[in-house]
Amino acid sequence: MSGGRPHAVSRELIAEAACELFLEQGYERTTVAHIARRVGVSRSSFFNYFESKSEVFWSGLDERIGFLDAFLAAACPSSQPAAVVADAVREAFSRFAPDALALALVNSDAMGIVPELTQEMATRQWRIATAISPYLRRTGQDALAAEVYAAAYAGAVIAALRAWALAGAGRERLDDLLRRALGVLR
Amino acid sequence: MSGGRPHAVSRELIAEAACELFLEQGYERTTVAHIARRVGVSRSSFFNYFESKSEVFWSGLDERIGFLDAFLAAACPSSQPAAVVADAVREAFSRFAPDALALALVNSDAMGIVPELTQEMATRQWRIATAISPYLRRTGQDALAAEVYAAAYAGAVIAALRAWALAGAGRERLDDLLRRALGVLR
DNA sequence: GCGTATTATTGGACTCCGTCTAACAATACG
DNA sequence: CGTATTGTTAGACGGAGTCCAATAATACGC
Repeated sequence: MSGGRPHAVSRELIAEAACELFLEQGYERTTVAHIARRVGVSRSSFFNYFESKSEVFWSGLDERIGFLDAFLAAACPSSQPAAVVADAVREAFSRFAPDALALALVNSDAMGIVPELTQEMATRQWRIATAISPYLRRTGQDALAAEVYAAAYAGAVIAALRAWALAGAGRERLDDLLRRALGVLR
Repeated sequence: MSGGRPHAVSRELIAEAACELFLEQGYERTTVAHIARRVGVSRSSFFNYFESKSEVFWSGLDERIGFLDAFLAAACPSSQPAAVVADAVREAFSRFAPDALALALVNSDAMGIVPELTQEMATRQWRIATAISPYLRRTGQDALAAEVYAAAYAGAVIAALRAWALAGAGRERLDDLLRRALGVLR
């Protein structure tokens, strides 16, 4: 079944090299060509592994968001929607491991990526809300209310994530932070 | 005091032409050069009026966000922070007039801008939250709680705005929608 | 060992965005 | 009529992201 030329690199290798360069000379000044050269691969290959330069930071989180989305899409409407959502969120994101994103959040100044980071962070917050809102509506909530609550949950996730990364990304405490952030909404 | 060459066009003229083209052939397929040519001006001039192609949609809303930010930055901490924020939000956004953005929200499919729109919309939601959160912290709220509530308020604004635009952007009802959306948070 | 199907890598050409700069045009004012 | 001011313009430039055809490295059947 399986044949074909083997991979010369991996997403992880590329992400590592990219982060090094971002730290050394900043995000803007680092071109995709730089990253590729550092890993010893062509520019084209970079785009075989990542859709864009910024995606280097986001594949881990995006995976978790995808998980949350699938989970809630399959969940049955409950009379305790808040609890279902909170559990799903904790299930999805407490497994989030320190990666390029955590590094970027801590070193955003050195990398000179504050604007990019907020932009992309905002997009992820939106996606989290978009994963939650349909479930709330299925539990019978008003459309407007569902969107507002979903935004609140998403805000809680992102706030927890940021606090966790900025505190050093010790593995244990993300779940605690998520609990605290979600606890605000009760 | 005043001299110099007069303006050949205006932001409004450019935005109008841009929206026409977006409707005709979609956002992606419309280049900045197209827009400039349609208004009878050079590509360089487009960038004298707008920082980017996408900014065409957002100048109106960004102005309102700037107002909210300034207003809350100057507001005194109150024992009723929720009321202060809600009033500030209504004050800032109920004056929002139908513009390119409303058009884009309604015709997002024809323009083929769903991804761009959500991305940029998310960024604005983030900015609204960023305007609100510092005020909540000044009223003594925990950092995490402030971020969560700010995200909720921002979500309410954006949800109201979308509902308003999608319903046809009749002027009167935006304030109603804002009241309803903000009312969810009490 | 030898062809073959499969999969990855590669270089290069391409479009477009956004930046920059130096030259040029149109106005007000003295 | 000269000068300062402000806007417009063409053009070059670098980087992101797309696309494609050519090529390289593997597994497998023979």
